[in-house]
Amino acid sequence: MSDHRIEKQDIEQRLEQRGVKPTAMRLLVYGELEQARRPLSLRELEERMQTAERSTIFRTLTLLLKHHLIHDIEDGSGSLRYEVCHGHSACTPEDQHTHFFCKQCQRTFCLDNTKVPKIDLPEGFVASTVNYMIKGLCPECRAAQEKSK
Amino acid sequence: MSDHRIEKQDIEQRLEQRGVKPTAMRLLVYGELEQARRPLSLRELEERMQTAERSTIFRTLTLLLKHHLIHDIEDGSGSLRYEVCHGHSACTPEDQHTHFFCKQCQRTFCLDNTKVPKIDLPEGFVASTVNYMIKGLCPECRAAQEKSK
DNA sequence: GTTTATGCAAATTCTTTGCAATACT
DNA sequence: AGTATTGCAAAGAATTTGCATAAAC
Repeated sequence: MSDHRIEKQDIEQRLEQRGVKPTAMRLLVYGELEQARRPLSLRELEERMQTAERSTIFRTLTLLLKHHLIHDIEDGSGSLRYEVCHGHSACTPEDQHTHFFCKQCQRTFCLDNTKVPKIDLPEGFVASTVNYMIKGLCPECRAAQEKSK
Repeated sequence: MSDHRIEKQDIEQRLEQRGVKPTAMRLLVYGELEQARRPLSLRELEERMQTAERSTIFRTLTLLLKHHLIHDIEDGSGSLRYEVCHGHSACTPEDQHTHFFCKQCQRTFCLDNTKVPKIDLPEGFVASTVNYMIKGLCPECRAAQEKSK
Protein backbone atom coordinates (compact mmCIF):
# COMPACT_ATOMS: atom_id res chain seq x y z
CA MET A 1 0.00 0.00 0.00
CA SER A 2 1.42 3.33 -0.96
CA ASP A 3 -1.69 5.18 0.14
CA HIS A 4 -1.19 7.14 3.30
CA ARG A 5 -4.76 7.06 4.39
CA ILE A 6 -5.36 4.72 7.23
CA GLU A 7 -8.47 2.69 7.76
CA LYS A 8 -10.53 3.49 10.78
CA GLN A 9 -10.45 -0.17 11.67
CA ASP A 10 -6.71 -0.13 11.64
CA ILE A 11 -6.52 2.76 14.08
CA GLU A 12 -9.10 1.13 16.31
CA GLN A 13 -6.94 -1.93 16.48
CA ARG A 14 -3.85 0.02 17.39
CA LEU A 15 -5.58 1.76 20.25
CA GLU A 16 -7.10 -1.42 21.56
CA GLN A 17 -3.77 -3.18 21.43
CA ARG A 18 -2.55 -0.70 23.99
CA GLY A 19 -5.63 -0.89 26.12
CA VAL A 20 -7.10 2.41 24.97
CA LYS A 21 -10.79 2.44 24.31
CA PRO A 22 -11.26 3.77 20.78
CA THR A 23 -13.73 6.59 21.25
CA ALA A 24 -14.70 8.85 18.38
CA MET A 25 -12.53 11.63 19.74
CA ARG A 26 -9.48 9.46 20.02
CA LEU A 27 -9.87 8.07 16.57
CA LEU A 28 -10.24 11.58 15.26
CA VAL A 29 -7.15 12.93 16.98
CA TYR A 30 -5.03 9.96 16.11
CA GLY A 31 -6.30 10.05 12.55
CA GLU A 32 -5.41 13.71 12.16
CA LEU A 33 -1.92 13.14 13.42
CA GLU A 34 -1.53 10.18 11.12
CA GLN A 35 -2.69 12.07 8.08
CA ALA A 36 -0.71 15.19 8.79
CA ARG A 37 2.54 13.38 8.12
CA ARG A 38 4.32 15.83 10.36
CA PRO A 39 4.16 16.77 14.03
CA LEU A 40 1.25 19.02 14.95
CA SER A 41 0.80 21.36 17.87
CA LEU A 42 -2.30 21.43 20.00
CA ARG A 43 -3.38 24.61 18.27
CA GLU A 44 -2.92 23.12 14.83
CA LEU A 45 -4.98 20.12 15.82
CA GLU A 46 -7.68 22.39 17.15
CA GLU A 47 -7.82 24.26 13.86
CA ARG A 48 -8.10 21.09 11.87
CA MET A 49 -10.91 19.72 13.95
CA GLN A 50 -13.45 22.47 14.28
CA THR A 51 -15.76 20.23 16.21
CA ALA A 52 -13.42 19.43 19.05
CA GLU A 53 -12.44 21.31 22.15
CA ARG A 54 -8.96 22.26 23.21
CA SER A 55 -8.99 20.62 26.60
CA THR A 56 -10.53 17.49 25.21
CA ILE A 57 -7.88 17.24 22.56
CA PHE A 58 -5.28 17.91 25.20
CA ARG A 59 -6.55 15.17 27.43
CA THR A 60 -6.73 12.82 24.51
CA LEU A 61 -3.14 13.58 23.63
CA THR A 62 -2.08 13.05 27.21
CA LEU A 63 -3.74 9.68 27.20
CA LEU A 64 -2.22 8.64 23.90
CA LEU A 65 1.17 9.73 25.16
CA LYS A 66 0.80 7.67 28.28
CA HIS A 67 0.07 4.62 26.23
CA HIS A 68 2.94 5.29 23.85
CA LEU A 69 0.69 5.67 20.87
CA ILE A 70 2.13 9.07 20.08
CA HIS A 71 5.13 11.01 21.24
CA ASP A 72 5.77 14.67 21.80
CA ILE A 73 8.62 16.70 20.52
CA GLU A 74 9.85 20.18 21.22
CA ASP A 75 10.95 22.30 18.37
CA GLY A 76 11.40 25.59 20.13
CA SER A 77 8.34 27.13 18.57
CA GLY A 78 7.01 27.61 22.07
CA SER A 79 4.56 24.78 21.87
CA LEU A 80 4.80 21.04 21.89
CA ARG A 81 4.09 19.03 18.81
CA TYR A 82 2.63 15.58 18.71
CA GLU A 83 3.27 12.80 16.32
CA VAL A 84 2.16 9.24 15.81
CA CYS A 85 4.57 6.57 16.92
CA HIS A 86 5.26 4.57 13.87
CA GLY A 87 6.22 1.02 13.86
CA HIS A 88 6.21 -1.95 15.99
CA SER A 89 5.90 -2.13 19.66
CA ALA A 90 6.63 0.93 21.72
CA CYS A 91 8.40 4.24 21.54
CA THR A 92 11.90 3.19 22.32
CA PRO A 93 14.78 5.52 21.66
CA GLU A 94 15.65 3.48 18.61
CA ASP A 95 12.27 4.16 17.12
CA GLN A 96 12.57 7.85 17.04
CA HIS A 97 13.83 9.75 14.10
CA THR A 98 15.22 13.21 13.67
CA HIS A 99 13.09 16.31 13.31
CA PHE A 100 13.83 19.50 11.50
CA PHE A 101 12.35 22.80 12.51
CA CYS A 102 12.36 25.64 10.02
CA LYS A 103 12.99 28.94 11.73
CA GLN A 104 11.34 30.78 8.88
CA CYS A 105 8.03 29.05 8.28
CA GLN A 106 7.87 27.46 11.73
CA ARG A 107 7.05 24.07 10.38
CA THR A 108 8.42 20.87 11.77
CA PHE A 109 9.50 18.11 9.43
CA CYS A 110 10.12 14.47 10.09
CA LEU A 111 13.35 13.27 8.62
CA ASP A 112 11.98 9.81 8.31
CA ASN A 113 14.99 8.11 6.95
CA THR A 114 17.30 9.46 9.56
CA LYS A 115 17.56 7.38 12.66
CA VAL A 116 18.61 9.09 15.83
CA PRO A 117 22.18 8.03 16.43
CA LYS A 118 22.74 6.15 19.62
CA ILE A 119 24.95 7.51 22.30
CA ASP A 120 26.74 5.89 25.19
CA LEU A 121 25.45 7.36 28.40
CA PRO A 122 27.67 7.83 31.43
CA GLU A 123 27.38 5.25 34.18
CA GLY A 124 24.09 5.32 36.03
CA PHE A 125 21.94 7.20 33.55
CA VAL A 126 18.96 5.38 32.10
CA ALA A 127 17.37 6.69 28.93
CA SER A 128 13.74 6.36 28.07
CA THR A 129 13.22 8.82 25.24
CA VAL A 130 15.31 10.81 22.86
CA ASN A 131 14.62 14.08 21.13
CA TYR A 132 16.87 15.09 18.29
CA MET A 133 15.91 18.42 16.81
CA ILE A 134 17.78 20.25 14.12
CA LYS A 135 16.86 23.83 13.34
CA GLY A 136 17.54 25.88 10.31
CA LEU A 137 15.96 26.60 6.93
CA CYS A 138 13.83 24.20 4.97
CA PRO A 139 14.35 23.91 1.21
CA GLU A 140 11.40 26.16 0.36
CA CYS A 141 12.37 28.95 2.69
CA ARG A 142 15.93 28.72 1.65
CA ALA A 143 14.98 29.07 -1.99
CA ALA A 144 12.81 32.05 -1.16
CA GLN A 145 15.67 33.65 0.68
CA GLU A 146 18.05 33.12 -2.20
CA LYS A 147 15.67 34.77 -4.59
CA SER A 148 15.17 37.88 -2.52
CA LYS A 149 18.86 38.65 -2.57
CA MET B 1 43.23 24.83 36.34
CA SER B 2 40.82 22.44 37.92
CA ASP B 3 38.90 25.17 39.71
CA HIS B 4 35.56 25.87 38.17
CA ARG B 5 35.24 29.39 39.43
CA ILE B 6 35.75 31.96 36.79
CA GLU B 7 37.35 35.31 37.29
CA LYS B 8 35.22 38.33 36.74
CA GLN B 9 37.87 39.68 34.45
CA ASP B 10 37.65 36.59 32.36
CA ILE B 11 33.93 36.94 31.87
CA GLU B 12 34.29 40.60 31.07
CA GLN B 13 36.68 39.71 28.35
CA ARG B 14 34.39 37.14 26.85
CA LEU B 15 31.50 39.57 26.65
CA GLU B 16 33.62 42.30 25.18
CA GLN B 17 35.01 39.96 22.58
CA ARG B 18 31.48 39.62 21.25
CA GLY B 19 30.72 43.30 21.47
CA VAL B 20 28.58 43.08 24.59
CA LYS B 21 29.14 45.74 27.16
CA PRO B 22 29.83 43.98 30.46
CA THR B 23 27.29 45.51 32.80
CA ALA B 24 26.90 44.27 36.35
CA MET B 25 23.72 42.45 35.44
CA ARG B 26 25.27 40.66 32.53
CA LEU B 27 28.28 39.57 34.48
CA LEU B 28 25.97 38.30 37.19
CA VAL B 29 23.76 36.28 34.85
CA TYR B 30 26.65 34.88 32.89
CA GLY B 31 28.48 34.07 36.09
CA GLU B 32 25.52 32.20 37.52
CA LEU B 33 25.16 30.13 34.40
CA GLU B 34 28.85 29.41 34.41
CA GLN B 35 28.91 28.31 38.00
CA ALA B 36 25.78 26.22 37.81
CA ARG B 37 27.51 23.71 35.57
CA ARG B 38 24.16 22.77 34.16
CA PRO B 39 21.44 24.51 32.15
CA LEU B 40 19.19 26.77 34.21
CA SER B 41 15.70 28.01 33.54
CA LEU B 42 14.68 31.62 33.88
CA ARG B 43 12.94 30.78 37.12
CA GLU B 44 15.98 29.07 38.54
CA LEU B 45 18.12 32.03 37.68
CA GLU B 46 15.63 34.33 39.32
CA GLU B 47 15.76 32.30 42.50
CA ARG B 48 19.53 32.33 42.59
CA MET B 49 19.74 36.06 42.14
CA GLN B 50 17.35 37.59 44.58
CA THR B 51 18.36 41.07 43.58
CA ALA B 52 17.47 40.81 39.94
CA GLU B 53 14.22 41.10 38.12
CA ARG B 54 12.69 38.51 35.85
CA SER B 55 12.30 40.70 32.80
CA THR B 56 15.79 42.07 33.19
CA ILE B 57 17.23 38.60 33.38
CA PHE B 58 15.16 37.62 30.41
CA ARG B 59 16.40 40.53 28.35
CA THR B 60 19.93 39.80 29.39
CA LEU B 61 19.55 36.20 28.30
CA THR B 62 18.08 37.31 24.99
CA LEU B 63 21.05 39.54 24.43
CA LEU B 64 23.57 36.88 25.35
CA LEU B 65 21.81 34.45 23.05
CA LYS B 66 21.95 36.90 20.18
CA HIS B 67 25.66 37.23 20.62
CA HIS B 68 26.17 33.50 20.93
CA LEU B 69 27.51 33.71 24.43
CA ILE B 70 24.93 31.25 25.68
CA HIS B 71 22.51 28.88 24.05
CA ASP B 72 19.07 27.70 24.96
CA ILE B 73 17.84 24.16 25.13
CA GLU B 74 14.47 22.59 25.55
CA ASP B 75 14.15 19.68 27.87
CA GLY B 76 10.42 19.28 27.96
CA SER B 77 10.11 20.64 31.45
CA GLY B 78 7.93 23.34 30.01
CA SER B 79 10.51 26.03 30.22
CA LEU B 80 13.65 26.88 28.37
CA ARG B 81 17.03 26.42 29.95
CA TYR B 82 20.09 28.46 29.28
CA GLU B 83 23.67 27.44 29.28
CA VAL B 84 27.02 29.02 28.66
CA CYS B 85 28.57 28.29 25.31
CA HIS B 86 31.82 26.69 26.10
CA GLY B 87 34.79 26.81 23.93
CA HIS B 88 36.12 28.61 21.07
CA SER B 89 34.37 30.80 18.66
CA ALA B 90 30.63 30.48 18.23
CA CYS B 91 27.77 28.13 18.85
CA THR B 92 28.01 25.93 15.83
CA PRO B 93 26.20 22.60 15.71
CA GLU B 94 29.49 20.84 16.28
CA ASP B 95 29.97 22.69 19.52
CA GLN B 96 26.89 21.44 21.16
CA HIS B 97 26.83 18.46 23.37
CA THR B 98 24.09 16.17 24.55
CA HIS B 99 21.79 16.94 27.43
CA PHE B 100 20.06 14.63 29.79
CA PHE B 101 16.79 15.52 31.45
CA CYS B 102 15.76 13.55 34.52
CA LYS B 103 12.02 12.99 34.55
CA GLN B 104 12.07 12.50 38.28
CA CYS B 105 14.01 15.44 39.68
CA GLN B 106 13.49 17.63 36.62
CA ARG B 107 17.12 18.57 36.44
CA THR B 108 19.00 18.91 33.21
CA PHE B 109 22.53 17.61 32.94
CA CYS B 110 25.21 18.34 30.44
CA LEU B 111 26.86 15.25 29.10
CA ASP B 112 30.00 17.15 28.42
CA ASN B 113 32.01 14.41 26.87
CA THR B 114 29.34 13.41 24.47
CA LYS B 115 29.41 15.26 21.19
CA VAL B 116 26.20 15.49 19.26
CA PRO B 117 26.53 13.07 16.40
CA LYS B 118 26.35 14.62 12.99
CA ILE B 119 23.64 13.69 10.60
CA ASP B 120 23.33 13.99 6.87
CA LEU B 121 20.41 16.21 6.05
CA PRO B 122 18.25 15.66 3.00
CA GLU B 123 18.93 17.88 0.01
CA GLY B 124 18.02 21.50 0.55
CA PHE B 125 17.90 21.65 4.32
CA VAL B 126 20.37 23.93 6.05
CA ALA B 127 21.07 23.44 9.73
CA SER B 128 22.00 26.16 12.12
CA THR B 129 21.51 24.61 15.54
CA VAL B 130 21.07 21.19 17.00
CA ASN B 131 19.32 20.06 20.14
CA TYR B 132 19.93 16.55 21.34
CA MET B 133 18.00 15.76 24.47
CA ILE B 134 17.84 12.41 26.18
CA LYS B 135 15.27 11.86 28.90
CA GLY B 136 15.16 9.29 31.61
CA LEU B 137 16.45 8.80 35.13
CA CYS B 138 19.62 10.27 36.52
CA PRO B 139 21.86 8.11 38.70
CA GLU B 140 20.56 9.56 41.97
CA CYS B 141 16.91 9.15 41.15
CA ARG B 142 17.51 5.71 39.80
CA ALA B 143 19.21 4.67 43.01
CA ALA B 144 16.36 6.11 45.04
CA GLN B 145 13.90 4.18 42.97
CA GLU B 146 15.79 0.95 43.41
CA LYS B 147 15.80 1.37 47.15
CA SER B 148 12.07 1.94 47.44
CA LYS B 149 11.30 -1.38 45.81
C1' DG C 1 -26.66 3.64 37.92
C1' DT C 2 -21.95 3.90 37.94
C1' DT C 3 -18.06 4.85 35.47
C1' DT C 4 -15.80 7.27 31.66
C1' DA C 5 -15.35 10.88 28.41
C1' DT C 6 -16.31 15.53 26.85
C1' DG C 7 -17.04 20.65 26.92
C1' DC C 8 -16.80 25.07 28.98
C1' DA C 9 -14.56 28.24 31.76
C1' DA C 10 -11.00 29.60 34.22
C1' DA C 11 -6.38 28.99 36.81
C1' DT C 12 -1.57 28.41 36.23
C1' DT C 13 2.83 28.88 34.26
C1' DC C 14 6.09 30.83 31.28
C1' DT C 15 7.41 34.26 28.00
C1' DT C 16 7.42 38.78 26.27
C1' DT C 17 6.52 43.87 25.92
C1' DG C 18 5.30 49.05 27.29
C1' DC C 19 6.69 52.48 29.78
C1' DA C 20 8.82 55.08 33.33
C1' DA C 21 13.01 55.48 36.08
C1' DT C 22 17.75 55.06 36.49
C1' DA C 23 22.53 54.80 35.21
C1' DC C 24 26.17 55.57 31.93
C1' DT C 25 29.12 58.53 28.65
C1' DA D 1 21.63 65.93 27.04
C1' DG D 2 21.21 61.50 24.91
C1' DT D 3 21.57 56.66 24.74
C1' DA D 4 21.40 52.31 26.88
C1' DT D 5 19.96 49.51 30.78
C1' DT D 6 16.91 48.15 34.42
C1' DG D 7 12.52 47.49 37.14
C1' DC D 8 7.66 47.19 37.55
C1' DA D 9 3.46 45.87 35.88
C1' DA D 10 0.87 43.76 32.88
C1' DA D 11 -0.19 41.52 28.27
C1' DG D 12 0.18 37.18 25.54
C1' DA D 13 0.58 32.49 24.70
C1' DA D 14 0.41 27.75 25.99
C1' DT D 15 -0.70 24.28 29.23
C1' DT D 16 -3.45 22.33 32.68
C1' DT D 17 -7.41 21.68 36.01
C1' DG D 18 -12.45 21.98 38.26
C1' DC D 19 -16.70 21.11 37.60
C1' DA D 20 -20.98 20.12 35.24
C1' DT D 21 -22.99 17.63 31.41
C1' DA D 22 -23.36 13.83 28.35
C1' DA D 23 -22.22 9.31 26.72
C1' DA D 24 -21.00 4.44 27.35
C1' DC D 25 -21.38 0.15 29.62
